[in-house]
Amino acid sequence: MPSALPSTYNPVDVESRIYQMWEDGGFFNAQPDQGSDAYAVIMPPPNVTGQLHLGHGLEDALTDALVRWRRMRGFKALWLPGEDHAGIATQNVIERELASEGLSRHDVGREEFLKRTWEWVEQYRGRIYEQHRALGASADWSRDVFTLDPKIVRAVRTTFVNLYNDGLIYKGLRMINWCPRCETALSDLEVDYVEEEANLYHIRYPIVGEGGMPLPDSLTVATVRPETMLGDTGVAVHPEDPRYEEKIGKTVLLPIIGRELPIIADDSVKMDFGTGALKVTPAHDPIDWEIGQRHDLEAIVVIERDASMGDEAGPYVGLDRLEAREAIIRDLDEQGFLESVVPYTHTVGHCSRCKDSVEPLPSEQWWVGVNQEYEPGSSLASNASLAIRSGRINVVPERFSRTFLNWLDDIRDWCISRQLWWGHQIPVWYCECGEMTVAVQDPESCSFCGSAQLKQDEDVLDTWFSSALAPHADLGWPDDTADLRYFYPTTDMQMGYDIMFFWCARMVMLGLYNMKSERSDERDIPFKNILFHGLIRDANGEKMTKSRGNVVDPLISASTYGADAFRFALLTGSTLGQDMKYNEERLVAARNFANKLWNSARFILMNTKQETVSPPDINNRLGFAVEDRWILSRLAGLEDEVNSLLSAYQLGEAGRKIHDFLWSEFWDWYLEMCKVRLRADDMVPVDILTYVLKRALALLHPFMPFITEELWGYLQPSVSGTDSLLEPLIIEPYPVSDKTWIDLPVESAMNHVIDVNRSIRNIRVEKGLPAGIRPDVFIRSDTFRAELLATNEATCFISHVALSILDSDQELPSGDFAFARVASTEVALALPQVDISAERERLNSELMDAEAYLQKMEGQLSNTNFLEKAPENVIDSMRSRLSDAKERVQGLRNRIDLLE
RNA sequence: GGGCGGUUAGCUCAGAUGGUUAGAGCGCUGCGUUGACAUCGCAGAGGUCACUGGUUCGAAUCCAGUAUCGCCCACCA
Repeated sequence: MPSALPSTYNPVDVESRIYQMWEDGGFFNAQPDQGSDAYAVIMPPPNVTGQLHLGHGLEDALTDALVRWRRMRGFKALWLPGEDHAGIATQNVIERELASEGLSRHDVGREEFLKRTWEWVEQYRGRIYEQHRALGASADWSRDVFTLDPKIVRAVRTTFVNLYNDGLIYKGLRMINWCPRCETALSDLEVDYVEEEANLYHIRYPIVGEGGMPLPDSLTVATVRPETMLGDTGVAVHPEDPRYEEKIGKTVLLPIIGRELPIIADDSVKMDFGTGALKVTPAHDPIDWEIGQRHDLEAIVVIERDASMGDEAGPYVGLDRLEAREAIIRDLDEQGFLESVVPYTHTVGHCSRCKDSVEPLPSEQWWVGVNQEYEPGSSLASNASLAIRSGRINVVPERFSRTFLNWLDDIRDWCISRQLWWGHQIPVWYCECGEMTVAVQDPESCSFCGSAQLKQDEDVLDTWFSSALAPHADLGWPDDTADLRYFYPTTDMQMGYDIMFFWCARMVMLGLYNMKSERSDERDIPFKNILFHGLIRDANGEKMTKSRGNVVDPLISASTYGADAFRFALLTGSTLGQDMKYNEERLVAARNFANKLWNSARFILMNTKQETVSPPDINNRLGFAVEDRWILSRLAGLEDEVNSLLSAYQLGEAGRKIHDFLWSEFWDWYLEMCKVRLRADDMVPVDILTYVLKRALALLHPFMPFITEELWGYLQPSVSGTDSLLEPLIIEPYPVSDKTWIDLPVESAMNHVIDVNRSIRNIRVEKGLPAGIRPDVFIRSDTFRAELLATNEATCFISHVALSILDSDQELPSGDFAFARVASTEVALALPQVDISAERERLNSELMDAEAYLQKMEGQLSNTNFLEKAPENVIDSMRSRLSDAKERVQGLRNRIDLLE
């Protein structure tokens, strides 16, 4: 009912109703169908206790556009959603909640802690659904996966067991990043390095004589962490350092503690840093750990896991590490060991979750040996690298593949155990007999001695270990399911470039490993295309974080401007891979676009009246008006372009193209030109207006699903031959260009008609003619006379003139007229009176412009190199521009001469 | 120390495979309510595409370098 359409589009009225209709229709649900092509994309699972932010909004807009496009193109399009248990992040949330009650997790115990966490999960999971829905995400909710679902647990355990059996997972004592606040080990990726102002302390270590008597000689080391000296077990110098050559092999006395330390030679020591002598603390520094390994030095732990000084810390036991630092410096100074203190800037690792500074500690943890070969010549890392290099996985934008490969080149083993409670508990059971059982199913008894006294490893796995399995695990692996056979490898994967290493790289590594049985068919990759989008920053370009308080809630934006406007603004506001600033003005513009679309549909429906409409028939093409053929030609071109842009993942450009077509061609010109015909009860424009609008709605649907679906519903009943089923737009075939409509001559003719109208309007405004005046206008044209004649009435209507098209042998009238030239067409607009000098000035300025352009064209076309080497079509178009320019210049000169 | 990206109109940004007189939105100037839309219309102003050199008939686009801002990676204590 057209009359029911209000004059302003109100998104809140339609969005939830439309979404409900889609869901009730089961359109999001994709099932394997051998008769159709599969399209699959896995949703990056948001943290279950978080809420969606603008980044998720962008991801939904991006993915939903791709999914809807494919669905409309006839693919069985599966968008598989999920949520991530997000180990540390979630555990921190619950711990904070406990803390507000004055409790720690240890007070409530593991079982109760997990129970409370699950309660949160249930609560927040629902909220996340609602957020996605509000944005219009056409995900298959019936398949929603949580990373702690039993089927994922089985996939995780199976992966762990297989990797273990292949020797790719091992338990080992290594230097790790320890977060004292979160009380867990972290992987290298979870440590953020921040530059900090500190001091470099130069400390004198006396050299010990043969009989243990201190000699006057000494060796000075430099350190920013004097508290670690309590754990020193050596001093290292470069083997070729002339200053220390003779001291290698001697012994120094560790101040305060009095332990004797060997002076060793190691290549890794930089001669030009500090004093060239490095105190070696294997237990508290990664480099020192390696030196210690090479030289068989003892690792003495002096800093405990809670960041306090431990039993080996001598007089400083129990102090916090920073308190200890001050005390030690004071003591060293008093005892004359502190040589100097110089200000120094260095980087310190911080926990990416809680921001506390991490401690390097030796610790026994579980590791994935990413460089370990599991087949001759192939490791997890090398296979991942090969998949990218060979192009089997296509990276968009391409430049990110380099970042990806550089990272894989010197990747180190992945620490996967976390001393947390929330997560996948490691499937390893320890027996009193000292053996361990690694199994998918909880074992009844020890596989070595048969004892039933088993104790499961208390640690859980890094969250990313389970997310890394998403593409195959979500589809049913380790079972050989129909979904897995049909939808794997998934087609597209999408994420912010900030989680390229965390997630993308690990998905590739573990996907290739778990699906290696499919390698012969090249079906082992987790996805064929990986798209990296940029990050959304606030209006000042700052990263949005809770602590800065500049986070924008996508739902507030979407409810203020409409989900469609939100999506359209994000998609067209930037380019894939490029960061963007959040810009409210863009949302307003997109909202206005939606409103304009709404009103154009309202106009068309008002004119449809009770009639039915039929799509234009290509066989009658020559029976259509110039503007009809023009808009149909432009539409066909647009359809072609949009499909090819979408194929190349140029979503923003595709959206902008549709926007520009609608606004500056369909609405500004075609629709306006139709009005005069509609007043004369010509019904042909109704057919074409409806047809173009419908095709445009379909083109736009992946970008603005709600309003297009809503308008589609209004348009359907008026189209003839649709008394059968009214199919919703979501499953309408995506427009594919019928190129026979493309008519380049008519396009250039219409461009000319438009230019003539612009020129007329320009004169009107310049001469200050009131809107109510309809001046006489005379036009003489050789090249486009027929088209100008055909669009005569439209021009009269849209430019408010009384138009006469002269024959080419007729003279333009003289007297009180303003003149203009559009290429070869002359325009004379009658004025009450003409100010000759103003007119001369105006024409002269136009002439100068025309002459400059003419000169440029002449220069180009007199260049023999250009004529020899440029392609034919470029030369042709240049020639036609030259002849237009010549005519224009000549015409303007004539006009100026005629002025008295 | 490596690597990547940005630098285009006052502001925010597009310009995929080099070829119209370089575009959009917002802002600005002037006019305008002719029943789709003032969340609108019309007409304008506004850019030596950061800089220097090169390749090419032709460069915002490709190459080399410079400046500047930003990001990522890296064990200089």
